[in-house]
Parts: sequence; C-alpha cells; structure tokens
Amino acid sequence: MLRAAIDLADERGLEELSMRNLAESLGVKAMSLYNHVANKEDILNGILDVIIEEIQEELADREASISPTDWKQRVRTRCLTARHVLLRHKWAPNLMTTRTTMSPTVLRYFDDMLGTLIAGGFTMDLAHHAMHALGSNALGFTQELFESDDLGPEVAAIFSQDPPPPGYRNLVEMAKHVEHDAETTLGGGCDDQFEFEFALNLLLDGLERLFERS
Amino acid sequence: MLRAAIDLADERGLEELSMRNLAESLGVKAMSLYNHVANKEDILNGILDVIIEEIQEELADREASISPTDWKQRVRTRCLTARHVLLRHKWAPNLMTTRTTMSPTVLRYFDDMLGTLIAGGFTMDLAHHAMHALGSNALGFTQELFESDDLGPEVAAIFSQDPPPPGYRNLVEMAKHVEHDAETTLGGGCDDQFEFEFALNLLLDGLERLFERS
DNA sequence: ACCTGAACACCGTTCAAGT
DNA sequence: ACCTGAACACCGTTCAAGT
Repeated sequence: MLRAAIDLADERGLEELSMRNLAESLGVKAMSLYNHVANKEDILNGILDVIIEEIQEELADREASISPTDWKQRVRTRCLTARHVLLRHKWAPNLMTTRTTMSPTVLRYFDDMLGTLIAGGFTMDLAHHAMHALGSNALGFTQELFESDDLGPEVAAIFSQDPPPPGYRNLVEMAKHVEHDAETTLGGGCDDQFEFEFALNLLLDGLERLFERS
Repeated sequence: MLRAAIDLADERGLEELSMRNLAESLGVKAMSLYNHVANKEDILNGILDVIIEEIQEELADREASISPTDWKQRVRTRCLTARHVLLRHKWAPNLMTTRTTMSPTVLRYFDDMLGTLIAGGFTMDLAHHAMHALGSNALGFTQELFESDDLGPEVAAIFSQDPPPPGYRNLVEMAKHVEHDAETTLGGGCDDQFEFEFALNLLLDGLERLFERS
C-alpha cells in the first residue's frame, strides 16, 4: 500500500495523492484504507520511511568500501546517495519539509550520520553543529529557490527586455553568462548536481578546518 | 487584503488561511475575493512579496553603514535580517518551499544579493555558485529537520529507554550532551539562532577562501 | 477482520444574478 | 465596478451497516 502511494506520487505528483485516488489504484474504496492506517498523515510519514529505507539500502553497497574513520568521504557518500534516491522521487523534498514529527526510521538515519562523525573523531559539540549545518543536504536536497525552468510571464519579460530593467541587471548578466558557458550548463538551465556538490563541498571543507583545529 | 492574509496566517497558521476564513476576517463573503485576485495562488505569491518587502525595508536601515565592497558583512547582514523578519512569520519558510514560480519582487531580492557579491569582486562564475550554495540561508531559514520540541511518542520512548536501544545511541548521547551544556542551549532545545549563524559562517568562510584564490 | 454507502464538514472555484 | 447565493467537484474522515 505504501508502495502504491509512492508509485502514484511518482507518476502523477504529490497533489494527486488523495485517499480516493490511492484507493482506486488499489482497486478498493477510500474508506477501506482506514482499516490499515489511522489517517493520511500516517501514509505520508510511512512513504517517507520507505524512501529513507531505499537510501539506507543503496548506502549499504556504496559505504562498504570506505574506511569507517574517513568521515569526509562517508558523509559525502551519504549525501550523494540520498540525492540519487530523491531523483527518483522528486516530490519527496517538498514532503520532508512539511513533516513535523520524526519517525524512528528517520531518527535512525540521522543517528548513522552522527555516528559517522563521531567515528571520524569529531567532538560531540562539533558533530552537533555539523548535523544542523548539513541540514537538508544530509537528506539529499538543497532548497531550490531558482526554478529557472518555470519562470512566469512577468519574469520572462524581464529577461527578454533590452536593455534589462534596472534592479535586475545582475541576474540578467548572470543568466547570459551561464548560458554561454557550456561547461557548467545542462540543457540551458543550471547544473543542479554540480551546485549540490559545490554547496556540500563548501560545508565539508569548512567542517574539516574546524575539525583540525579542535 | 494581503495584510489581512498575513495577519491570519500569523495568528492561526497557514492551514487556516482559506478563502472563506480570509473573507470572513475582511467582513465579506469568499466569492468577493475573486474580484481582486485571480485565485488563491495569487494570494500566496502576494503575501510572500510583502514579506520580501518587509525584509528589504529592514535592510535599508541595517545596510547603510556597511561598505559596499565588504561583501561578507553585507551578505551576512542580508541573511540575518531575512531571518529576523521570518521570526515574525513562522509559516513563511514552508510557503516559500512550495512556491514554484518566482515573482519580480523575489527576483529583485536575489538581484540585490548577487549585486553585493559582484560589487565585492566576485567573478560571475563564483557568484553564481555562491547564490546556489547560500540557498535558503539567503531567505533567512535553514531546513529544520530536527523539530526537537515535537517528537512523537515513539521517538520519546527511544530517548527515555535506559540503556538506549542500539541504532540510536549517538543521538541519545548528543541529546544528553546538549542538555547539560548551558552555553549552547535555550530552554532545553537547540539554539536555532546559533545553528543558523554557524551554518552561514561555514558557507561564508568557504566562499571567502575560494574568492581569495580566484 | 475487512469492506462499503451515505453522510458530514470542509476546500477552491464558477456562474448567473443582484446593486 | 463590486458583491453574493447557489452550486460543482473535490477533500479527509466518521459511522452504522454489511460480509
């Protein structure tokens, strides 16, 4: 049933995941779902747990070859693996940011990350701040505030004016620069994978410096 | 009207912001709202614009005394000011993460941030990546994945067991450590302000190093 | 134990009708 | 120009009734 919910979200989006739609995809009526689950909240928390388990499974393969004390490589791998799984479930970040309570599965996931830092020699204090600083990177996503593919008509107008209107000149120039640089672009937009790794490396390098001084 | 929507969200939360409730708070019927706005989406985008404008106003005061070329201090001030405004509107981050199109007002806000980096001497390339790396920090929030105040009964049970169950030991130890450390704690939870600034400084210091080598 | 139809209290939104 | 009642197509959820 959680599987069916995930498939539905993958194929039709999060907003199409209603009790009625989910029931239909299972060949049953909506009210029957309440025999297996307390409410919709339960389903949403449940599918997130399944996603986390997917990440953990993929991690088991990828982490095996890395030294337990090489915290930097391990943390990087954890974040990149999470991101790899989330690419299959693009709705997951939006769901994660709206969840309010944390399940044991998610807790377990964070415990592994924290354990990686401790095993690498972090003090409890630095490890604590590091967990917060990694933030959503630990779960494989960054807050995408630049949905450059879906700019509305008003914004499109700003970018097509020549000369560009005052107050928007820097962004227009940046857009041109990005477009003309074949190395950092993918299909006209930004290279999300590169940007994710750039931010992640910034954080990891910063933590490494603090670690070496502690 | 946008003012009324913001007040409603401030007082009763984002989920209580419905067309019917908003209309009632204006002493009018729900259908009347459609004479002033195309749909609810318009309202949500509109109140975010108002929030951005609040940030810009507060920035006008705080930024005046900082040198235009001191990008680090300026960016830090921008992020902290945004955060300061968001503390008055706790629902705003959740709303920002679900918006899909960007308004000219938001665009303008990002243009100012980008301009700050350019004025500080950043290459266009580094400035571009910096904008992505700052992510939600630029708008004053980090993805709070640790809502430590609202842990459900299952999670509470994990933290109250002695000895702690395997797989959760690092987190339990960290929780104890944080609780016993009066300097880094506020009311038993984490010091969100400290964590925000910690992550922000990590990013700023990292960018500074890249800047000096470019 | 599991399913279901009918109903309830909500949504956002449309439309024809009022002033 | 602005407001409104009635209605539509949706929600999540409850409950009494079926097997």
